[in-house]
Amino acid sequence: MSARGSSPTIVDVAREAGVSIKTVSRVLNHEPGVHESTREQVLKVVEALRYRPKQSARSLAGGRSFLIGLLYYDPSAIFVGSVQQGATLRCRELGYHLVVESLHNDAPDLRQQIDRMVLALRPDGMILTPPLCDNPEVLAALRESGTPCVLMSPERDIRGVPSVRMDDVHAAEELTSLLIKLGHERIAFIKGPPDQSASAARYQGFVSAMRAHGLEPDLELVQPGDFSFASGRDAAQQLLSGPKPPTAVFASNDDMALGVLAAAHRLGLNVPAELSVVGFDDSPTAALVWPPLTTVRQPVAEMARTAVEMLVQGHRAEVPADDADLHKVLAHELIVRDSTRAR
Amino acid sequence: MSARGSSPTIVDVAREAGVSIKTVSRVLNHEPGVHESTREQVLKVVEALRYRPKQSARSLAGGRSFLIGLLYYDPSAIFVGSVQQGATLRCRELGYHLVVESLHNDAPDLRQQIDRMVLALRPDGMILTPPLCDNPEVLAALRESGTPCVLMSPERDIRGVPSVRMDDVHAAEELTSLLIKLGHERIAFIKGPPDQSASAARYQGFVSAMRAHGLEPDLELVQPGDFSFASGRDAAQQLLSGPKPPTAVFASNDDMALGVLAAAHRLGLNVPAELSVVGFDDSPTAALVWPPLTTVRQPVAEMARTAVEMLVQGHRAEVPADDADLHKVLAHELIVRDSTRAR
DNA sequence: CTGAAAGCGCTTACAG
DNA sequence: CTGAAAGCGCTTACAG
Repeated sequence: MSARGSSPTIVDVAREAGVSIKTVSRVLNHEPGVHESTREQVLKVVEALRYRPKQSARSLAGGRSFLIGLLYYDPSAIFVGSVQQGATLRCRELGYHLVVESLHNDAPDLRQQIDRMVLALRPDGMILTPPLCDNPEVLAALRESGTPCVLMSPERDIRGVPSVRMDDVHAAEELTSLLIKLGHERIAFIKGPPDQSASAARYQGFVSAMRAHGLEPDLELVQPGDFSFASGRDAAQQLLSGPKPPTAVFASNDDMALGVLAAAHRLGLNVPAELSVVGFDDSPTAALVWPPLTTVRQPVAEMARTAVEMLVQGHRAEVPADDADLHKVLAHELIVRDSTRAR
Repeated sequence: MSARGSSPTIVDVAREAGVSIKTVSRVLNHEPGVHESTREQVLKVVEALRYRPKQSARSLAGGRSFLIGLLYYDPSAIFVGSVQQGATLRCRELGYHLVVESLHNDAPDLRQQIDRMVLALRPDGMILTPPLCDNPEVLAALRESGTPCVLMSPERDIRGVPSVRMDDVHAAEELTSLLIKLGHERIAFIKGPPDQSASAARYQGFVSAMRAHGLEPDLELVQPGDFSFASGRDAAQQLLSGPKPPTAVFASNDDMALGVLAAAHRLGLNVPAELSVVGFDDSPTAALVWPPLTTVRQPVAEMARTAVEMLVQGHRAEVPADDADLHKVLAHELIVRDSTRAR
């Protein structure tokens, strides 16, 4: 009876419950205007038969696929785990499913790959993570196909295109204030790559917190970086072997902070006794190194949940949301571990 | 024309090409018995109209969903990135799509969650990663629904159920041989948790390589662990503060190896000058710590590709494959970095 | 080598 | 509050 291909259909349920298939459909889709006793009777049969409507049939007839797409390009795979955790959970609660596609941001046939997915599957919405959410080609392909999108942490918001993000400026301010409260004044900063807006935002937060505490950032202690381990290590090497080394280093992301740790180690500097280090992102590695990194956790899973909700609700919305509701900012979390200490 | 809902159907293609929809269907599905010129004509129109058959219609009519499911429970998210990279790529090449679901291995409603996915989506196959691929409840639910599965790195192979894995014993032998060739003889080993078969396999490889080189493992240098950072750190603390400390430590996975690094650091031991350390897995972190870890890379993406292939080909197979073909073993890769040195 | 018909399992509009 | 009919866009048998 549970063999492949012989599962019950809506007709079976209708017959068993003594109603029409339309009424079964109404109950399953939570449509109003069904007598309570009828609803209960139908639900009972649905349960007994373990009936589940088939996505392909619903999709073909109703024009909704109950599929949410997730497009990503994440070689380091730091982001994608949490994104999916949040997205699949929320999808499940809402009766949707998540289809993922790993793309190369600079693939020559990117357009066709997206078309293939969109035209074949007709997902009801698409979640885009960096750097794909900032790729004009990707955005154009999706817009032309009429697929609703939500951008996760895009470089900058686009008018009319929903997005969800955290507040990098504010988080950087908090991290900086933490160091200042620990007594640090000579705080070095290692920047991210200039083509990513998070880099500027984090730097801005650093500067503003310094000034709020009456400190002027020493430009000699501000080094460029590119979010890689190596760039963090090299910047720290430079910083720490200078004449007036900093007592704390703010690296714009965890990978660079790990580089700082490596450089300090090589120079025989004890962290956190002689040098405090903070990162940004709360990467899986951040908790595993010695000492564990003080950092900021992006609410990645929550952002993904929110993205799913926006997509599903957007479908139902009569009136398009105004631009303020379109761009959501979620709360981050300061993670204080052992790489920071009072001086 | 590319607005939502107005995309071309098979009828449009047939009309434009001057053939029946059945012929269009034949061309699209690579069925034999179509005149070459007819085929070309149809393909030309398909291209011109940017036509893509709708998954929901194909699925409803044909009984195949062109969907492959991926069930995983991976809190550390180390595995899932590579799995998806490999799986989505191969799916794309074969005209399939990947639907993922993040499950809790011990969720009370695990059965219902799986049923929901299977009955709604009817995936043509399912990929299971550890620890779900070893969960009897999961396996039973899938078997009853008649969904073909491939297990990735299961504890042990199950007769008749396809699987794909690497050779842990052999990899551990290679790692051990590497240390021995570097001149190490007092090699410590930190085991994994006894309930995971990889633990036993890696230990077995260690012992067999030692003996192959005429060395008998010193049981005082064999410590229990549970694959966590903390257990590796504690085991190393024990090992390294003993009267006759080892000159090398083989940790059964990278997380524990990172723990060893932390312990060594704390004790003021220089790695690799005074102590060589090897891990297992080539986790993202392994390359980012100082010194970068010598380890073994599991061919995760390749295993995922293979799993997709087995699922898709299984569908086509006339005769069920014999048990040898059902259980594939893929080649691993030794990654030699800076945490190992000749003594 | 090609096509006309039936049907997959639902939802949509339309009635009552 | 409930139902009979049509149709979504394909593939499967079945013919010729």
